[in-house]
Amino acid sequence: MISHAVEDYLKAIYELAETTGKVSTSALAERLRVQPGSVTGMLQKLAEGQEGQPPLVNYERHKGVTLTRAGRKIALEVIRHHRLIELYLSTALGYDWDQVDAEAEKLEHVISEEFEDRISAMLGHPTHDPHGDPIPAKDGSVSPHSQVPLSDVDAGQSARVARVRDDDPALLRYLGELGLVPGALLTVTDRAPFNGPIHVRVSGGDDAPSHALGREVTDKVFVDETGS
Amino acid sequence: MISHAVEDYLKAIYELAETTGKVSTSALAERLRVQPGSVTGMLQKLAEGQEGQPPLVNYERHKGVTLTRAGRKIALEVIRHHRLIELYLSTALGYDWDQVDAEAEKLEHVISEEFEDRISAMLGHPTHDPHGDPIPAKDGSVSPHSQVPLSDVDAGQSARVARVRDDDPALLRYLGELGLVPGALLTVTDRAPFNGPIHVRVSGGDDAPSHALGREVTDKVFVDETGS
DNA sequence: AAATTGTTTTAGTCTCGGCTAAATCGCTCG
DNA sequence: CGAGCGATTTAGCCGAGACTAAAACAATTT
Ligand SMILES: [Mn+2]
Ligand SMILES: [Mn+2]
Ligand SMILES: [Mn+2]
Ligand SMILES: [Mn+2]
Repeated sequence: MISHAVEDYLKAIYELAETTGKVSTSALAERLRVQPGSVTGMLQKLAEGQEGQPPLVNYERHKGVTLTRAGRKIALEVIRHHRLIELYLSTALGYDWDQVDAEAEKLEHVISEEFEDRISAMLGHPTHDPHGDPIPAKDGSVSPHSQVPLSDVDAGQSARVARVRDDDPALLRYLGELGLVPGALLTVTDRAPFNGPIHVRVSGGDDAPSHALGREVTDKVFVDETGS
Repeated sequence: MISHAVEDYLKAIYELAETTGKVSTSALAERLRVQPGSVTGMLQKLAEGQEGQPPLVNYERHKGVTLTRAGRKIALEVIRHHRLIELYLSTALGYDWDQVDAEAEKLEHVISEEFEDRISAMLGHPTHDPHGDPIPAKDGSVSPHSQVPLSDVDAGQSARVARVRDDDPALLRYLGELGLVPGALLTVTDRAPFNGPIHVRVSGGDDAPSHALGREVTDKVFVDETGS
């Protein structure tokens, strides 16, 4: 049986690899809020593989860690749980989108296949969570993460919000107020020089107000460009 | 922080006390599927009380265990979670009533106050779970368990099903097929002598078929008598 | 090339909650 | 009353998964 702790390690490795490429001991330690020594210990165990079971990670001292096929399978199952639960909480139970992550973090480890299937069906087998992250399918396929940050959109361009980083509830509340949620249309009306604020008008008519957003915000909003 | 294990011990003590009066080490061991020695160890710890916190049980070697006020409070919170979740799963997600217990057993330990409040509101602040067990209120009040077993109903009497023991999925499925669910009206049409089977007609018209039920079944169905 | 610095690993310890096997307790029955 | 027996407790152990402090390593800077 796979413990909650192991599930969280595998998920963290997957997600760090996806956003940062390399996965270091210290990055894992920080994300899991655990001391580096604890991470090393766990990685050694995961790389060993439980009696009979295949190892869950590839690990060589001082060289970072990657998931094996078996490890990735588990990571994707947990992530599927997490994102389905997030969407369910927000859709079916009326949670705010900045509160779903904490709850999903615990529920993801305990729900049954049955529960997973029922909420997935109830939601119409959705493909994306409330923050725009793709929900892995049961067969392990995942649609690609949207990669273009709002920071890279030129003045005059229009784009559709595809995804926002979901790790900061305060930021999520702010984005929610602005209407910068996945699916929203926006136009970059102006860009101040020297990496200054980016002015963005959110959907609605041309008379909608435009907001000046700092780098810290625009780095965490990802869009699909839709032309000028 | 209170661990899942401790929550399960407190819940088990509460429920055993409710149905059996006395709570012995071996009864706990059996119910929690753990060796007696493990139970003794845990009871000693619970009776100690964590640094600063009050003890959760009263325990004297060889004399059984009871909950303290603090212990009962926690037990009731967990039971409230359990029963709300059971009802939610069956009402909102379409679970069969024989499958809700296993899922609730895990979810009860991880849901937040927020989750509890939302599902309670969504269900209209219900007072009973799908098996007829009372859902403790947030203030810790619990309506009394229905105590009259169907085994004790005389021939000719009518009664309403109030509660069924929820620990055996196979029995639950059988009762479900018969329509012997909380709220159902029944009439005992006949009782065979020498503790023989009890013949029961379930609600509907007088032409509804009557079923012969053995002791094992009638001991696990509790009713409110409604006269002849 | 050596020294410094930051990262990672090792070594040793702790708590939790199980386990088994052996001792002890308390009760009943001859 | 004492033997026997079932229930309970003790004693010693284990694995998970954390922690701290010290050692080792890798990457940089001098
Ligand atoms: Mn988690
Ligand atoms: Mn998310
Ligand atoms: Mn439980
Ligand atoms: Mn129940």
